[in-house]
Amino acid sequence: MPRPPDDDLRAALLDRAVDYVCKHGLSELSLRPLAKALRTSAALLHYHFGSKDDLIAAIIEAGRARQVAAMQQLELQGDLSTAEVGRILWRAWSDARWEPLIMLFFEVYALALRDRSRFPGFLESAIEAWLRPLQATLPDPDGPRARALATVTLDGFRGFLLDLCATHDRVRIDAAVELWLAMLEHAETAPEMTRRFFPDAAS
Amino acid sequence: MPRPPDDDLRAALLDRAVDYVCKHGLSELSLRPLAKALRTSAALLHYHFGSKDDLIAAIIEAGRARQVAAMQQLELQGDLSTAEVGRILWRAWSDARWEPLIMLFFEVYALALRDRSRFPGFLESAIEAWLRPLQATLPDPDGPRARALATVTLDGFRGFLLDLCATHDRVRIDAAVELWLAMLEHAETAPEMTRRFFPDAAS
DNA sequence: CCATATCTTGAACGATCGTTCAAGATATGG
DNA sequence: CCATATCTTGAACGATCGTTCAAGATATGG
Repeated sequence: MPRPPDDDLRAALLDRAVDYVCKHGLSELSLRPLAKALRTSAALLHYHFGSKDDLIAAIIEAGRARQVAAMQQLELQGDLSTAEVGRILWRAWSDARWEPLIMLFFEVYALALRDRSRFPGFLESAIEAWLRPLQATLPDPDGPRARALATVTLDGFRGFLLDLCATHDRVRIDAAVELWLAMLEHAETAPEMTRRFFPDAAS
Repeated sequence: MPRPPDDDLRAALLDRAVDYVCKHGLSELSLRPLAKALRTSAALLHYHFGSKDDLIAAIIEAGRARQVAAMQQLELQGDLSTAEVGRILWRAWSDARWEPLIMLFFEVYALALRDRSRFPGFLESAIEAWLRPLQATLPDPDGPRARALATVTLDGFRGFLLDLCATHDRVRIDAAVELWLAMLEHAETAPEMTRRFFPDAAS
């Protein structure tokens, strides 16, 4: 006989909260301005999400889910070289519409470096969850050579994104990415270079 | 006849404030706990530094000065390849004692992405002030090829540092850096690869 | 020693913070 | 329509924030 629960209310609220935090940042987030932007009250946020920390955890998880969803849109199957994977990733994530989410990622990353317990598992996942799929596209995915190539790909990628967010100098950074991809391409097709460092790695 | 000003008081206070912020972070900085750690009062911080924003600006500038001082200790003169420069930089900055300052850098970087006016010129300087010296070590320093190589060096470098701060997986990242340096080495000694992208660049 | 500018303190200011709570609005099964 | 669980609100809580201010401690030139 009671009013039935409406789960869409919380989901819709969370979705708009993610947009707000992508736009305004996390470190200076305050519940009252957030609630006002969402045309609701701070008390309602507590009702639906619990404490502020719980809300932040939900927002970050939702942001991560958006990233995963966007990744699944990409077609990364088949025999792709590291350079080809890198090019696809760069084309996708350097798009301006992802910039707010990328900024949120870096902001949480920096905050998590200070206090890991505030964002349990975030840093570990931020590295390992990307490293593993990158390794999977390489020959001998569990070898040290694949792990090193994946690390170069991921970390270079992150560095370029940091640069792009700060300068928006797309011409310079695109040129650097292309050069970097050519370097990756050569490292893969000239295994004697990588074998210099990983004599044990199967080719 | 009055008591003479003692500039060392402010300088000593600032130096310890930088240590405190390196350790505890900037985004949750509060004047009272900071003052307590410095065995003084919040009012004294206002007396010496003005507003909290002015204090933060002074702390960040002092942190930047530490980086510059550390860079000047490095011997980066002479004919060094990009890979050699990269190796020297990595050996120096991946040292654990710089980690707090590196974390502060990334924290300010992320905060500045949200609100550039809070840290005027920080992002521009964070890129350009490093890009220019890197270009200077290359042939045809003002050409697009040098700029692309410098960008690959700087951005890769930042990505590796982000990774290292999060995982402390020195074995994996050191291996990746070595592979990456070999790639840079090859890109420099095989200019036909870079010339593919920069046909106008003088060699 | 004394005048005086510098340094330092503790208390207090209003503002904003996350959170709680009582009260009411809302919507549906019976 | 009615009972009732869900949803929402506005006010209020104590805590903490940056900042101000009056008062006193400190140290040196004269």
